[in-house]
Amino acid sequence: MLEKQQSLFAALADPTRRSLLVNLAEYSPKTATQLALEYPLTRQGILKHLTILEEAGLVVVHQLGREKRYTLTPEPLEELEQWVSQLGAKWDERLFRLKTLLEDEQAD
Amino acid sequence: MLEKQQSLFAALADPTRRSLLVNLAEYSPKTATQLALEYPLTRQGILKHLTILEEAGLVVVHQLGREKRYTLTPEPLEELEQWVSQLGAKWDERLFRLKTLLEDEQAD
DNA sequence: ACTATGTGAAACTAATTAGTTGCACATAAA
DNA sequence: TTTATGTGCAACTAATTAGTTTCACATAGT
Repeated sequence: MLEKQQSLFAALADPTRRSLLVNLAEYSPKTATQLALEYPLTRQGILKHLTILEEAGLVVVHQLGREKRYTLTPEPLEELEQWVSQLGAKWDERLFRLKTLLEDEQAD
Repeated sequence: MLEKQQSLFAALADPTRRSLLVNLAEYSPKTATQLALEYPLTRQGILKHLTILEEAGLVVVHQLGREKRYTLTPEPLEELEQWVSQLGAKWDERLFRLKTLLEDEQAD
C-alpha cells in the first residue's frame, strides 16, 4: 500500500511525465508513437514514461489491432490529495495545541 | 515558476522526506540532530533532506544559539493541489466534449 | 508476397541522487 | 581553558534514472 503511494509520488516527480498527464487529459487515448511526435524524445523514451505512469495507475492501456492506446485515469491522484490533507490536519492540530498551551500559560 | 513546481514534486518523491514532513507536522521545530536520532540515517543524511525540503519551501529554519531548528511550512502544498485540480478540470472537460459528441451522433 | 508502420525488450551511457565518512569550525558548560 | 555537543562543507561510493540505440517481431495496406 505504501508502495503504491511511492510509485504515485515517484511518477509525478518527472516533468515529462507530468506533461504527458496534462497532454492525455486534453486528448486521450494516444499511442506512444503519437506522443513521441509531440516531444523531443524517442518512442522508447516516451514508452518508459508511460509504463511508469501505468504502474502508478495514472494511465490505462487498451490494445486495438497493432496499436496500444494510452488513456488518462486520474483516480490515484485522490490518494495524493488525501495525503496532503492528512498532513494539514496533523499540522493544524499541532498549532491548536500550541495555542491552548499559550492560553494556559497566560491564565497563570 | 515551473522550477518551484519541480522542486516541490521532487521533494515529495522521496519517502524519507515525506516521513520527515509528517514528523515535523506532529512536532516541530526540531534540529537535524534530533531528527537523526529518530531515523536510521546520519545527521548529514537528514540534513541533505532538510535542505531539499527547505528549497521546496516546505520547511523553514530559525537559528537559536548554535542550533538550527526546522519548522514545517505546508503552504506550498496548495500549489500541488492546484495542479491536481487543474488536471482534473481538463479531464472533465474532455469527457464532456466526448459526451456531447456522442449525443450529436445519436441525433443524426 | 512485399513493404509500411507499429510494437517490445535488452544493452548501454550519462546524469542524478541517497547516503556515507571525514574534518574544520562554533557555542555552551565544566 | 578545556570538553562536549552542535553545525557546515567537501569528497566519495553505490544505486537509481532518463534516455538512447539496436534488433526482432507483429499487423496493415498495396
